[in-house]
Amino acid sequence: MTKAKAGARVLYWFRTDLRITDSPALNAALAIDHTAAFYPVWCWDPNYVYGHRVGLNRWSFLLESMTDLSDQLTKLNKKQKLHVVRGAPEKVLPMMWNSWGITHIVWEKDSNAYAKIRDERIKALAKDTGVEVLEVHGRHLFDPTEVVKANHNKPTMTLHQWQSVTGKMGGVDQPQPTPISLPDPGDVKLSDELGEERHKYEGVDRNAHIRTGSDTCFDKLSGSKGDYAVPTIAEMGFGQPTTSIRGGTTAGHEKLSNFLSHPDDVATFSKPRTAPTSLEPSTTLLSPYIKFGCVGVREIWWGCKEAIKKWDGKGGQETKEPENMFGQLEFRDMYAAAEAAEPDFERIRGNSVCRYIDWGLQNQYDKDGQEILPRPRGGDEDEERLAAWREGRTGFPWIDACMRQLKNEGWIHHLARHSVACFITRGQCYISWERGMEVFDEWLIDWDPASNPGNWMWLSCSAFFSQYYRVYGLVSWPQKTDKSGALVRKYCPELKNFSDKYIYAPHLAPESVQKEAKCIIGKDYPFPILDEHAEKDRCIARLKNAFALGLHGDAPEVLDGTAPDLLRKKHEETGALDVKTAKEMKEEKAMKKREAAGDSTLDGYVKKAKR
DNA sequence: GACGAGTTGGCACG
DNA sequence: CGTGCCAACTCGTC
Repeated sequence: MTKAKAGARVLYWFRTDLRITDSPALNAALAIDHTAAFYPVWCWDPNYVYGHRVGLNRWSFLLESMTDLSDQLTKLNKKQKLHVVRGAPEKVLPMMWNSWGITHIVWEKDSNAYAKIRDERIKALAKDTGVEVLEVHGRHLFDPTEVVKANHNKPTMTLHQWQSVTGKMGGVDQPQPTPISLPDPGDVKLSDELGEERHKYEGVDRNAHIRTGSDTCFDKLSGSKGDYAVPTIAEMGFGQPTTSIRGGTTAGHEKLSNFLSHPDDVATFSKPRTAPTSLEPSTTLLSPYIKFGCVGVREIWWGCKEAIKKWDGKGGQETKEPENMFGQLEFRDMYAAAEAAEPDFERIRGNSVCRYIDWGLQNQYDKDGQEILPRPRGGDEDEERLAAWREGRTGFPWIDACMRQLKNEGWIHHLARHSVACFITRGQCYISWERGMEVFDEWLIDWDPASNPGNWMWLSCSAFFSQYYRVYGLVSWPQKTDKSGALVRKYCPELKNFSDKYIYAPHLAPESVQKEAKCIIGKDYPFPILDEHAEKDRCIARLKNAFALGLHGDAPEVLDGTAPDLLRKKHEETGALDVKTAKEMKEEKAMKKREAAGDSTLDGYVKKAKR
């Protein structure tokens, strides 16, 4: 095929931006002069579909979002749609360039480590072919790579730091105008140069467990009907999703405008004061739409600003950063700018921002630094704890309800994420955040490669946060916002007959009460897998040692594999691994107190003098 | 070097 | 229901 002699032929590559609103990249593509053909394209990569363990709820949200986007494109031009080409981008993009005489390819910039490598490869291929690349930032409030540059090539590690760096970069841009028309696509036939080779994926099918039928999605580059239609979940051989969350830019904009139509809610939004126990989400639930780019961040930012301007001042005090809506978006940006500076952000080893802690079940590496896969089994106790956590059968109703909600809905409240993440890492189980992160990656619809590892490091006190002695109680924490245990009653129905007194700790109920509730602990619902308070104290003692050792993921001792032994020695010296029962510890504490009280003179005087 | 702040802790005490 | 302590982190500011 020959290239068009005159007129631009533009390929717009959708990836992180399933919308037509507030899109700097799409507008840049449409601003190219003398466009003779315009191709909106999605590359449906079998390597991704087979190689990444992703739950049904996220697959379905993505497909719905693609379908909705395609409809939006068709509304702008009846001849247009989202062209879903079934193949890896580095294979099918050059085919499109050649077959369709493409002169320009445009995409929204993605600063994620994996995406950066992929996009550099595409840029090199484009250069070889003579296709001009336009990479336009639009996914965040500020371009993370620019923030990193302005921060002396260092990751942003606190919100204040991010705020002070971006404070010198001008304000947040206004939302982009929505296009009112699209040029026609040209001929869409593809020369099938890849032949039979194109569908082969040599690795392991990581989604085999959710495949209920055969996968016909990749049989033809242009789909089964040859029309580049968005794949159906059945075509991928997958079953039906369980979530009630619907994908798409239309649904996302509905959520946003509903929220913005209550200016008092916008003005007084305070994340820490929203309830993780609420049956109906107590937050905006915009995150899945932000993740897939169904809604633009500038629309949210300026939408909130406008709403607050209209606010009559009633319904409470206006909240400030970081707990207000702007703070939430800023945190997302902070994580993105941290991730953009650290290629090993999703693991411990090599990760300069991540403190080294000798968690159980962390990634294992061979002498050459290659991750050993499949991962060797760890200690039976660790494996069993991880499995129980994942499957929502820890014997702690609050944790189990959250994990079951996560699997079922693909979403749990931010503070519920805190609670379950703290439990599996630094709170009680002392299991690597890498394992927890994987489960979130599989089940959360809104899983984001910067925010999620970032938050896992936060909660595990590996980075961003360090007050490891602040541990979420498994009973006391949910009781703060809901004494009645509504979420437990919904997701752990076997416990629903227990009174409020025992709903978060049914194992404390006398046998007669268990019988009356028709739920025997240890039979109908598991006995707790561990002693909450004893394990908490062991964790704190080990965290203390890890902090004293002061190693990070990029330390030589971590890279050469000697760090775990160094820490184990420290634990042995300090008795950090001793298992003490809660009863013993209570007695010990009481004794200390008696001693302190008996020591009548010095301490008392000092304390009084200080006051 | 001290001090206060940091998106969101638990617990005893009054 | 508010206050202060628990045992103590990092970071920026003074």
